[in-house]
Amino acid sequence: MTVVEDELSLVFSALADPTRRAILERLAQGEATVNELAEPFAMTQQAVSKHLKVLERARLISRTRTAQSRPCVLDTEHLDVAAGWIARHRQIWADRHDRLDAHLTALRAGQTQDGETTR
Amino acid sequence: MTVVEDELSLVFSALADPTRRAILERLAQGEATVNELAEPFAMTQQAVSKHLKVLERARLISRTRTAQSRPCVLDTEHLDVAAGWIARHRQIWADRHDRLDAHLTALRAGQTQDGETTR
DNA sequence: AGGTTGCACAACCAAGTAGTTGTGGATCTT
DNA sequence: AAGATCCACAACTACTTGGTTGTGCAACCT
Repeated sequence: MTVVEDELSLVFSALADPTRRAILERLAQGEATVNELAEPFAMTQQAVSKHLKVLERARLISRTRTAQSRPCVLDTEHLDVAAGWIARHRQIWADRHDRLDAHLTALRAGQTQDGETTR
Repeated sequence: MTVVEDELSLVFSALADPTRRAILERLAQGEATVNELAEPFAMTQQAVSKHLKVLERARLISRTRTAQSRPCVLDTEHLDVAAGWIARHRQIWADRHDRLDAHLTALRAGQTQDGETTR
């Protein structure tokens, strides 16, 4: 059923695979066909097609139709959603981090007793 | 086999779940125990524990041990890895498309892009 | 001491994921 | 027209994920 997964989840899980990230990187240099994309990866064309479908579902790429080839192009729009989320939270955490920064990171190995940190 | 998954994949896939993102958001307000975290979600405590394990594996949180409770705290360090990747690629794509710059900046609500990225 | 709370481990299950092979439709080449 | 190329769909396998129940240890409370 996969109850209409939210786009943020789609984007993040699309990005959660090295192959797909590599595809995106490759695509950043210009559009490419499925076979071109498939080449460097030791896997079948069909497998790559599946990855492309995932990326398409996450709206990270879109595809045009020219004759028998279906070149892929990047679609930045939805990456912004993810970037936005991270940025927002990095902000918040940076706040806290600010305060605990030096120590927390340093102490994380050694642990601490100071408990009552909570803002 | 799951050959020692790279951290980027771990982070992204940890973020690819609404429940886990909600946990992180909650955690942004201060540390919390497993039960506290479990409460708002209509699922068992064990399920939440699993989610926490995922977050822990991605190094997005870390846990301390105080008596019988195991409070969770955020660990920003690894989020930066993800933020870095996105930022880097957004950059490239922005070059190509160039247009949604304003749109994005608005989205980030005053957050600056500073070069520091990753580590 | 006996009961309750906080948490995690194990076993299980349904559904999803990442890959495969097999195939077949379009389109291009000859 | 015949054959090759580009791609996607279908069916299958193996593994992972997200959840469950069942259980049990530790630490707290009377």
